[in-house]
Amino acid sequence: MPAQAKPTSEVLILDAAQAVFLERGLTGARMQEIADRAGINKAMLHYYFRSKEKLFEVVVSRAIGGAMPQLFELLESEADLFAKIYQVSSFYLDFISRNTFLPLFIVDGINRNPQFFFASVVQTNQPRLQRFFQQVEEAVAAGRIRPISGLQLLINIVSLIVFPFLAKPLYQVAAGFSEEAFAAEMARRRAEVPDLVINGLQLGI
Amino acid sequence: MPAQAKPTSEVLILDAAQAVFLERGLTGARMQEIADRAGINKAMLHYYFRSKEKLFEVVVSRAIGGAMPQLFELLESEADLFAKIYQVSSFYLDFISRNTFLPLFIVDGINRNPQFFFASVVQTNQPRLQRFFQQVEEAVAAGRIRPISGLQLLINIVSLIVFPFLAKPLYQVAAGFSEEAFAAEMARRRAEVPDLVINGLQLGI
DNA sequence: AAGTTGTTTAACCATATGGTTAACTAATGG
DNA sequence: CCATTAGTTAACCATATGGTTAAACAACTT
Repeated sequence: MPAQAKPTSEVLILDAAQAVFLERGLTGARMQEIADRAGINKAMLHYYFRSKEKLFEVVVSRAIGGAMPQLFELLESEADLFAKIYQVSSFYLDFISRNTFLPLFIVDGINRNPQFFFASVVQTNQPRLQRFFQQVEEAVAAGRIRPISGLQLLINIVSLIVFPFLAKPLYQVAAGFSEEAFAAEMARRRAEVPDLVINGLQLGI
Repeated sequence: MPAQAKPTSEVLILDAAQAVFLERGLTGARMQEIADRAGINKAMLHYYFRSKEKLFEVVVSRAIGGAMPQLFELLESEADLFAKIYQVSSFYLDFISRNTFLPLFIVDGINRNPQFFFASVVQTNQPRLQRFFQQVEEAVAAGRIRPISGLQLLINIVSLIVFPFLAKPLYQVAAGFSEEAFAAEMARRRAEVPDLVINGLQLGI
């Protein structure tokens, strides 16, 4: 393989900024700390990204950018509902496992600046999950699953996947989980979540 | 009833601080804004609470304080496992509905300062959920529910209850929910969550 | 080699911020 | 009624912070 190209200042800054914004939040993050961690003069941050807010926006977009469209695509695919639940859970859990910082990042941002974050997450006229919701309605109407709204179902899935990552420090402090133990527990959830969701969709006992 | 006693400065400060800490986070919150919103001189904040951090600690303890012990009590009670799931879901959802700001508050705090928040949430030698975990193990062993660890089950419940409140702004911005519509949706979850969890505990299809 | 452009740096600046001080007023109680 | 304490205030302080500037440097063009 070719020698790793030295990362550009821009990338150094973005990586450092992402780490610092995660640890401290938007207001808690210090431009100086970002600069230090990137090994770069503070003025460079402004040279490349004008202001703290702009830098933050770029960091957010870069972090979220890739995965959301894929997720929406999965949800709107032609696949069977149950298969879809497995696919989405798997993909989502994988993605977050590779970016454990994202959930806090997003939840915090969403709550402090809903419209901006919404625009970042659900980029330009994303499909409206028409098909997924319709699919749920049909399954209910056909008596294949118990009555539930598509929204509730989606929220259930997302909750079960995302929340544990928000509670990660609790796993560590309260239950004494190491980094690896936590990862293993999350891996276990790759089966647990769709099992629970699908099992929970069966018609009443 | 007696005329509402004028709230003391201390309470005025705590209420204002709670609101501001919620909106801006620990670092984003400004002592001046807290003072203004409490209608009180800034020096008073330090008079009553020495420092920003101390004030924050008191706010957190006050907000979390009451409910956690009750929750633990429910989890460790003698009740049947399924009944317990209903009780916990109901109580927890009620409590959070009355304090919709708490989840973000805690999740954010937990991630930025795990040990302090853990100490606040799980006050002095709280029971270790021995009984609840054992109860789950027994139910699994007896073949009354599918195999699952007590921790996973607990996490499932908490996830389903708490996460939607973290995503509240998304309900509003993305799905156009009003404050009332959101409350109604959460009310619906009081049945949805235990139904899903319990249904999802049944032995495989 | 001299211009030209993009990149990097140290030194600054204006302002915001958490915290302190010293003086003043309202209670309390002996 | 006076003294001691609790409560409250405006003015102040040291520092941190986001952001700017002017000059130096590097790389490329001609």
